[in-house]
Amino acid sequence: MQKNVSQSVIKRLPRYYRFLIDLEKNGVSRISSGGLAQKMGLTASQIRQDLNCFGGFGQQGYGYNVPELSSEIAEILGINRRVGAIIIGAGNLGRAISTHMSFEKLGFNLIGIFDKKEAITGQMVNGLPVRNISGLDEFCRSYKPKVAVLCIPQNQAEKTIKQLLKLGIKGFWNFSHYDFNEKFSDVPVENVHLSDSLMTFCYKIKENAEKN
Amino acid sequence: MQKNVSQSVIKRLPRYYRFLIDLEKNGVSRISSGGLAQKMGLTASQIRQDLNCFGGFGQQGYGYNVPELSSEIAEILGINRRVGAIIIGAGNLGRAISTHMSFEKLGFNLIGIFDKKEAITGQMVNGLPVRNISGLDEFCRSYKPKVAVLCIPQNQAEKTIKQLLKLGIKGFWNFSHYDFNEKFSDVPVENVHLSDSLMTFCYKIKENAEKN
DNA sequence: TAGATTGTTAATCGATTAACAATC
DNA sequence: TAGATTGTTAATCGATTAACAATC
Repeated sequence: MQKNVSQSVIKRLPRYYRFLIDLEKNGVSRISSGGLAQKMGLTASQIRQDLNCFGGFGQQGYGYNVPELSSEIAEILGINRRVGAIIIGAGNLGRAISTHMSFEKLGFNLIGIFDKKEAITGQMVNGLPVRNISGLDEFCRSYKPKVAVLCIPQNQAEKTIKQLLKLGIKGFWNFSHYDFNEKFSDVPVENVHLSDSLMTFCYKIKENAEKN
Repeated sequence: MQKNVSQSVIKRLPRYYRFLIDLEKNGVSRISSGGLAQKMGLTASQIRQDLNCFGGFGQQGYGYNVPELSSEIAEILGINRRVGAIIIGAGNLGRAISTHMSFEKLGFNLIGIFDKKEAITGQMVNGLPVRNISGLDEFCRSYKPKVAVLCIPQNQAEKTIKQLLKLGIKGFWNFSHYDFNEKFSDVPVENVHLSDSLMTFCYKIKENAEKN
């Protein structure tokens, strides 16, 4: 069924999902590749190609059933699960991520938050106590989280990553400036480089200003 | 000088910048495309192609001068400026962005934070008072911010965007789930879709688990 | 049945990689 | 000068778009 799926396709899946859920909420039960293409600013061809990487979800002469398709994509993404996750770093960013994200709706179960600062140990964040990083080993042996969200400074990243890998962590949602590429190129990582995004934004603004 | 620069190239610029600054900090004054390629996990060819979109910064037989190149890229990105920025939404995410990001080092000057909640009006966040959204018009007329960071829920986005456009805002760093594509396709936007990223991460984890 | 729209193959386009002459 | 490495052109690869037969 599943052909070789390119990174480009995978990156588009969450967006498809978002639009389909939105349609579903608005009571739309049926949509054609052309209709969805228009809404999303893509070509109908691309949508059909993308979806056909995973199977024939449509019907000739009819289009796609919205709830069916959205649930297929949820399945493909694997978000109907509850993979155990911990956040490392309970600074501004770590705390915001923990309260702002719907981990449970997106495939994860947030079970712990850690920081090295003694002062904030015990503080409650989104119903979870901030634990001291010194208890990380024991916690992992007991609760076996599978992934970690890195909200720590770059200079602490490498040491922490090594420790987490030893403790059975299988992937990283990386908000730090650390680049896994150099030393851990085979570990599954999804990077969120906010600084890069802000710089790209800066470029876009500048370009647009010069254009007009 | 500047050829048609593709999105792919632009997206890579901040990463080049990051690595070059890092090299600079470590006292490296000179690097070849091959050396940088190895560090970054790219091909030397790609690096030379990318940089040559903007000019010939290297020297045959020598390579690139690190501080010179990093400052060239800073120039290209436009981060040596101070474009006035405001944050809309002082929830967890808005507050984290305001304290966590080095706006001043990345081309911006954060001059205001707004929220519609009366209760938090006046609270200090990173040295700035949270202002009530009711004062947005007056603030913009006085201080003329050029860009806005959207940290508000999707359902308030459209109305707010329209208002901000009228007030002279020229671009959006968008953390909301709102999709500019449908109604504001010509406005400069840099999206940070954290949920999309988390879903992509979910897929990667699943893929990797199945592979092993 | 006729119309609509898919799944899929073929054509096009763009981005990446390879090659090499130019030159420091 | 000889060696190294760029800038740039050509070749390859992959992703997007177009086209159309299959079929609901």
